[in-house]
Amino acid sequence: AGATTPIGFLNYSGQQCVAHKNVISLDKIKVACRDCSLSTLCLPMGLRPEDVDRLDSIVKRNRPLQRGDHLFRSGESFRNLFVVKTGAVKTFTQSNDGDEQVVGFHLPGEVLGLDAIQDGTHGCSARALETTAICELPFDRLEDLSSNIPSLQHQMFRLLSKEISHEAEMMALLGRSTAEERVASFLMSLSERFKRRGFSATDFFLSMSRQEIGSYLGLALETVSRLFTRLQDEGILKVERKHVQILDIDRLSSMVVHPTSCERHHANPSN
Amino acid sequence: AGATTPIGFLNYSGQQCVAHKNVISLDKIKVACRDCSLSTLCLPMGLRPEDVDRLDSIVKRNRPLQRGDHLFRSGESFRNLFVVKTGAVKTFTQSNDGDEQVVGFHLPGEVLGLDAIQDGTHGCSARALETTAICELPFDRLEDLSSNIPSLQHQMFRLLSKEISHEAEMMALLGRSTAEERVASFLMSLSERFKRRGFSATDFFLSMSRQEIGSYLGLALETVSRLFTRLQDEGILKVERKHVQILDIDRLSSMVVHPTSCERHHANPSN
DNA sequence: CTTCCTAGTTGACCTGAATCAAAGTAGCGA
DNA sequence: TCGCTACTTTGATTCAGGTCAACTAGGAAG
Repeated sequence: AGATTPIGFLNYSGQQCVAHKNVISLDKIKVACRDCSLSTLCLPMGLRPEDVDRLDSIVKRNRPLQRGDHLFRSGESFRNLFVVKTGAVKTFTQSNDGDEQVVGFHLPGEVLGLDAIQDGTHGCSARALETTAICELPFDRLEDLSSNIPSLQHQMFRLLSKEISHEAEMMALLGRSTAEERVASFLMSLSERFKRRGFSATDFFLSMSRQEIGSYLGLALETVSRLFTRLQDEGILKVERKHVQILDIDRLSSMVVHPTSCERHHANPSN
Repeated sequence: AGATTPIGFLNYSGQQCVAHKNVISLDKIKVACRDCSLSTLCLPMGLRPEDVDRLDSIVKRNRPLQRGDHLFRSGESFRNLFVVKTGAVKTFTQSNDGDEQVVGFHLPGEVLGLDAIQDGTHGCSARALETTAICELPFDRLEDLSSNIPSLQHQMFRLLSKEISHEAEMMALLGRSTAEERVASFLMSLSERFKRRGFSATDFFLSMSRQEIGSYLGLALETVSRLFTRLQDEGILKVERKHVQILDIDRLSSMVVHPTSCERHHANPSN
């Protein structure tokens, strides 16, 4: 796929009509796992075709969510895992004083709800940041299937483990880094994730607000805004509201603290 | 078990002789899972007795680690999960400029290495904070067993999910909280974990330094020290070096930000 | 017992980012 | 077209916590 069109996130200027278009097209095209462009990112990875079909048979595909719709709420009981097919979702918790804390942003191919397996209850809420299509996987059926398909069980373990690694990295970022490093990390993370999905790594739209970015990174929204401006002044970025262009990705990448740089020699870079 | 003796962590004043005693006793007593006091915290939870025995048959029990010994190093290839049986372990990453970032502290019954399943490589290092006994679980055999024992597979999923929830909570803490909230959370977390293990919830020894606590909480070691002093001045704690006594646990608990307080109604508090 | 060493405490000072405040701007509904 | 609202930017000020430095107290080794 040509990796140059800046459509990673829908720019929700003109959201109304774009959304409408999506409702129609996504309703018609219920892509099976075997034909899904995300199958290399999502659970089917490494499964035999017949096992992918078995997985496919338990997947539910509902109509897309609109911006602001809840996928699930904190406290609800857990039945399904969710995979983002198109669009973007944020997960967040509400603190006792009312304001929300963003815990994650989820792009196509990424799985939500993993934290709820533990006690059968969602510990955070999830809402669509833009028009978003979702695959729903009933967890009990997924467990049954995993017992019967060792490679699926293995994929599940990897998936959960990946989430743990990712969160540990995030903890390290929040524990040690400056505001600049956080914003740089955030942008590099988005860039890499878009790239893997076949979108441009250097030109994309943010579907979340400065507020939400700040909440996720442990910064005030003003700080995020100022950092964007500063990175722009330094010629590293071009930012215009939601539209971000990375002009000097090497310099941006050099701003993020590489954890355990020396030890990554033998790391198997699969997935 | 009487939950009053302050022996949660070994006070490693007099470490030498205590360590020696442990080497001998732990070498003799290779407790099987079915007889292990941790079985309600560890993987066997909820398994049928015959399945516990099957799990037990793959567990390796080596001689205890001494303070400072590595359990594994970042970059090493992943073969086993580890369960702390007695003692305490820290996990940490090394940043490029040499200083280490603590990612977690692990008490008896807690599992290490979950983040390495993902790509078969440890992304962090683990060292014993005191004399520590470990159970080793070859992951490939654990996977085989999980395929054959649905309840073990379920336990594994829960275990991984629990780690994800826990880290998400930690992210929220690091993202939003003040130094005071962080230290209070840390102490409450230790207190609760000791309590579950049958130790005193209000009187224990810290096996980690102020430096390590600070690194874990994203604070300078001086800040940790000052906070301890302040909590002591306020009559909430009594701190003398490694020895901590919680005098007013209600007040301490009220200092931690309860995430999503309103949504926890239906939460199933098992495990 | 003395000496050395490491961990912890405390104080003084400084700074990065939060907070407060105000002004600009895009999108949307009437 | 005109607001209205939500989001963003920018400036001024404040402050929590980091940094630097001095000092103290337990061990451990001799």
